[in-house]
Amino acid sequence: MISILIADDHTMFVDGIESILKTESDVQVIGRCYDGLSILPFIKEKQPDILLLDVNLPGKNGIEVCKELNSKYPAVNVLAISMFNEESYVTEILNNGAKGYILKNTGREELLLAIKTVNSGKTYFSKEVTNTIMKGLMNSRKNGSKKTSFFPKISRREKEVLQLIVEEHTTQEIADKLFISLKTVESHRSSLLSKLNARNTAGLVRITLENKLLD
Amino acid sequence: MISILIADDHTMFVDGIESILKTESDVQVIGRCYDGLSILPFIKEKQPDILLLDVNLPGKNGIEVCKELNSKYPAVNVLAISMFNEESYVTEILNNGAKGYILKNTGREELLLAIKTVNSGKTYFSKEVTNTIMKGLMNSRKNGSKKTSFFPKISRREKEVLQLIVEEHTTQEIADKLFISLKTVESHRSSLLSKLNARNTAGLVRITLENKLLD
DNA sequence: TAATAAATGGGGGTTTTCCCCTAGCCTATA
DNA sequence: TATAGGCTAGGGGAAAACCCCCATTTATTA
Repeated sequence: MISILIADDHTMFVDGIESILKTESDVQVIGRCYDGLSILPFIKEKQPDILLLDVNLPGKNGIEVCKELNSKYPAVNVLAISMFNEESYVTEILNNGAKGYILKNTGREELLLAIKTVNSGKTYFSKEVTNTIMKGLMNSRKNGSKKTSFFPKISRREKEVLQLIVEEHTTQEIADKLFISLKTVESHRSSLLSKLNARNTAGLVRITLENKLLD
Repeated sequence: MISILIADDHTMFVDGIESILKTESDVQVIGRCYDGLSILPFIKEKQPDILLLDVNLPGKNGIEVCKELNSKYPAVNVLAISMFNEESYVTEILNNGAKGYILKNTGREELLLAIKTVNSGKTYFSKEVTNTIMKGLMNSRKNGSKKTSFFPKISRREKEVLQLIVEEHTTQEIADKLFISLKTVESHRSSLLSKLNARNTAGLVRITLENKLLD
């Protein structure tokens, strides 16, 4: 019997998965979490074999949860689930100890297969995810270190500037808001461009939103 | 017996809803669609009592489907489902004939209630959605017509330009790619700024991504 | 403590974006 | 057959963004 904890903020989704798993005699759902914060307390009490973990969770996101879990409860196998087939998500959560990654558009059969595979200690990725990873690897090989798609740390001040850029403020407005000189903001802008590997403001905003770089 | 067609591109989600509904004796799922294009052909053949319709569908989005459905098959009651509690989505799909709107984070009980309510010809909105609409109404009253946040249609050419802007291309590059003059691209940019109510490129990109304006 | 990173800001430049105007041509549709 | 909207494109100018260069001060951390 495989015991499972489901963590996803969409109730309907959780109910759905539970309904699917109910028909399986060798799988049992022992808990549900609707945000990131309640996962660790639950696992402290009951240790499930598998955590079905949504990557985008309110409270504390799936990647952080996975990281903590991996160091404190390595026995729990994490199967990540996400709406998005984004290379950055996949890579990051795998680097933090997830054993598998499937998309929310995979069907019942594949879900069961993924659970059983991960439970046996192996890793499982859906086809689409595998393709994404492969593409990513190929790109990073091509470009050397140009677009390994991980970003250097963005400093506190840079983040503030970035936030205001995304909110459509001009450099002058940002300078006024932060009580610093135009030149300083320009300097932050330019390091943001270089850190995020963007060509212009459009890229800055796109990369920021696509990678949820702001709180 | 209420017959239901589920339209959502996430297989797992569709399976989930189906599992939930399977236990109900007076509800029957008679079909599944995984994109917007296959909905109308299906309905032409078999007319379900209710269409559970995801707002964000590939191929043809929920709003368009709803519009067409409303004129061709008004007997089919549409219950919209969405991840997002976005005022713009809610208002727009309701204006196009949906009878109800629930979020994907609503549970099994509420789903069943929503289905039965909509089937009886009444409308159903989850609490969160109701709140959003009320807030929206209050805001639109406050600001007059400033940010009712609806976007006029973006034309085919504008979409192409927008896509290339988001991909970090400059106006000159876009002109070269589309084999049109710099001035024409500038003219498209400017109508995009005005249509999307953006102040600059940053806003253009943010609004585009936040509202998934591109395929 | 010495090296590193962050935050600040200046000079001086080019490129890009944004804004105002105008205007012809085409197509769908009321 | 008008009227509207979409696509095209020009002139000319102001504002903003982007690109080098550089320097000082202040934290942080190895």
